[in-house]
Amino acid sequence: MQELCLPGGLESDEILALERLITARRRLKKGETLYQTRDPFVGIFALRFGSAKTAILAADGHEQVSGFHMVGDIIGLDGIGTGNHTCECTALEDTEVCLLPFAKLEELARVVPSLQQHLHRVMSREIVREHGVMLLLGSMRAEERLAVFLLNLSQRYHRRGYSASEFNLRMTREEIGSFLGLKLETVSRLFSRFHDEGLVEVQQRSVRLLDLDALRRMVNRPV
Amino acid sequence: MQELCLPGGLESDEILALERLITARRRLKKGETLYQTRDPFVGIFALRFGSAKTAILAADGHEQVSGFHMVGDIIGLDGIGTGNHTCECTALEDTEVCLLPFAKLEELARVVPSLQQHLHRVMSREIVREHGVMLLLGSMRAEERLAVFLLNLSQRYHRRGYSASEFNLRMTREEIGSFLGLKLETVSRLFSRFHDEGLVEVQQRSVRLLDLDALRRMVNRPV
DNA sequence: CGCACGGTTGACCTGTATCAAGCCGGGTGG
DNA sequence: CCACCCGGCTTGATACAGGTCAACCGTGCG
Repeated sequence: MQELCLPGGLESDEILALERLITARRRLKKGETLYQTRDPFVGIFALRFGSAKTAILAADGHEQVSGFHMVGDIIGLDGIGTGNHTCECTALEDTEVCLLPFAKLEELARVVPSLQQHLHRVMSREIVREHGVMLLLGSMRAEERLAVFLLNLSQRYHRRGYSASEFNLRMTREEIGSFLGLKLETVSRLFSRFHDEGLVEVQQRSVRLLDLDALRRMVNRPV
Repeated sequence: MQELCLPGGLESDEILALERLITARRRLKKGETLYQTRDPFVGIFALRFGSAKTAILAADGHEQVSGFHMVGDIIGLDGIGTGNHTCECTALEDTEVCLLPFAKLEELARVVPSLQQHLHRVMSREIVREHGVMLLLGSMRAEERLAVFLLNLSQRYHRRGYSASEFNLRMTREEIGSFLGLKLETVSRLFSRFHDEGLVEVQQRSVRLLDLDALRRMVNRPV
């Protein structure tokens, strides 16, 4: 958590100051929303355990998943700009977050340069993450998208100390599809095809990646 | 410029302090790059005049345009997270930018809360902008994408005091296509179709939006 | 135990890509 | 100053990836 969450190169007393900021912890049951579009922005959230998705609401009412979040992730940066959230965040399972009131965080960041830097890095990394999604949505074929998705999950689980090749999906095929700009049927078919090709074993939500290199090659396909 | 660029609600002496930060102005000829992927990050840029595109380099070498930028826009936020730029920025015409060294900017932000806030808002807005692009790429059809693109340009020109309905494109069909996740032929066909439908007049790079409302309706299509 | 939701699979359709040919206009060199 | 050339654009014919519609299955929750 300390690695992934806001702190990073902070002195222990600085971490303490940061922890004192945490005014509220909030537990969410599966399906509950942490915030919705247009909710007033009060602060950013650090995900303590569980997982969540964020989704953008289109003008026509349908929603597009913009990200999946797991422990250590920072959520809610979208609200800073306007003072209102521009997307919604929903728990994918029982989840706990803690609230970091943003005004206080800014105050602390003014006195603790390393915290200031860390905050900026977190925001910048979110921008870069989204660049990656744009690349995925803008120029990859369906199979590449799913490969990227699986490799990304693998990496993130691995960094958190879990297996890089075996994990349980917390989201439905439809949510995966929404995130990847595909329909759930396409996602399902791709899972089946990857299975036939010996790349993965999939049993509903449980996934086992049998050939990470093949998945990687699929993504780096030379033109 | 003062409206759009970093300052905003700053006292005049604070703006002065900010201007003192500007260590370098840089002029770019059409086609020159401001920075490239993996270039070390030194600071963010404010675009003084002209226009630019940013593009992400895919593993296979091809590039995807991630944004078009015009006067007042802040460029280069992607480099903060890792200390290196993760995309490249290229001038679309003769362009001038000024460099705001990031370390100094952070320093100043620690003493000038309004500047700190402004910086955070700028970064957050970039995140929100990218959400919009994700929605576009992930769930809109080609005609909707082009409509969004035109409406967005219209709005941005308008805010800068130019006509909302008449402007010159600074980018090629191919660059538009890359940004919208379409091929240049599709973009070209759509322009022709919009023309036939009386929505726009297009003469190469010069665009006239004849029916903004129709374009808006196209985007808000009810399901 | 049963029902409802999530997932799979098949048949068919369509929007966009691909390939290909030709056009237009602006900049360059003779 | 004109002609040529080349990059950018348009348009047509055809291909195909992924969407749509529909039927069925399986499994885990109430």
